[in-house]
Amino acid sequence: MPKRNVKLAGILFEMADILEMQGVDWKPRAYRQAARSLEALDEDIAKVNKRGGLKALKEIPGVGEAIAAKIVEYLETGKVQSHEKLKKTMPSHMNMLMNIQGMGPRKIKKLSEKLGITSVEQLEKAALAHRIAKIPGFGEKSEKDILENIALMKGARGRVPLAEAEKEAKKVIAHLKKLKEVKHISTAGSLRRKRPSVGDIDILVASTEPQKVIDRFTKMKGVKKVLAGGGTKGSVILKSGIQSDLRVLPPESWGAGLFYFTGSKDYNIEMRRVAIRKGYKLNEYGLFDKRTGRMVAGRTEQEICRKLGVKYLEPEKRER
DNA sequence: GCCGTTTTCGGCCCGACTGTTTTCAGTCG
Repeated sequence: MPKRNVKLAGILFEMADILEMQGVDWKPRAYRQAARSLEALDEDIAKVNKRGGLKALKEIPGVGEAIAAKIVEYLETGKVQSHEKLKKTMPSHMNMLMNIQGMGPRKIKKLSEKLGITSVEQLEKAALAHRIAKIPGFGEKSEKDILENIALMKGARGRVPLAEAEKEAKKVIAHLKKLKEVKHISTAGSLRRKRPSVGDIDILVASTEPQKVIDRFTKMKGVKKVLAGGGTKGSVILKSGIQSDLRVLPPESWGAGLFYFTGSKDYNIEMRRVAIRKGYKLNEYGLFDKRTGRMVAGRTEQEICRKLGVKYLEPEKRER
């Protein structure tokens, strides 16, 4: 993976983040798509340009007229003007706010407009002074959550090594398995894809009694904080500081759920596109015929792949 | 901003959950 490509991808990702904070629609998605393509490209982007110019650049998925021009600009000057301009619209530490659980581009935008908040410290102060609850769309609970989530971020583990996550996951699975309502149980996400480090522990369960499983999960003794506990999914921070998400599905959707929640995200998007092209709709509950709405696959991952006409890949190989 | 097996315009993956709301916006994965 050429270094130059990674650098350029970084610029595009940053542009996407800033645009998103400014409330711009769709462009961020486009920039991210192009950035991901660049990262996945084996050939040095400078070589691509030398070989075929704009035409060759535009053959990269997600790269069109405008982004191709930015790539050329970067190769010639080492910078992208529109990127420099965007950076000036935002204090450099503002993107730290995105690291707080529950804080997204829209809320950050609103708080920066109404209260001039551009840093975690300012956010914390405003919450303590009860200035947040007065903003429309926020309330008392938002204020409390913000403070809790800032504390959580400060003590956060970040990504943990695979082996440690696997050990923690085993404990959770052993605990949930005791419930007779649990028909199937497995890890999902990056843990199942055996990434060297994982950000959270995803657990998937097939059951006809989801509420019982969720309750058992959020009330485990290894839980430090419950982030969410609804009818089909739960989310907690474990005492070890690792986040764990649980999703419960009906048994007939087991394969579809496993497929969906194992990812990777890019692989999912690709598979959805394949589904759409073939007249299907794919979600975590199954593969459906778009016209009749009937489910055509879902019990196993292999069954879904067969219907989609794609090769079944081991989870480790689903990076893109 | 990108893209095309209903397309060069008008979509863009999609469902769950929460808090703040009286029907929805924002976030997350």
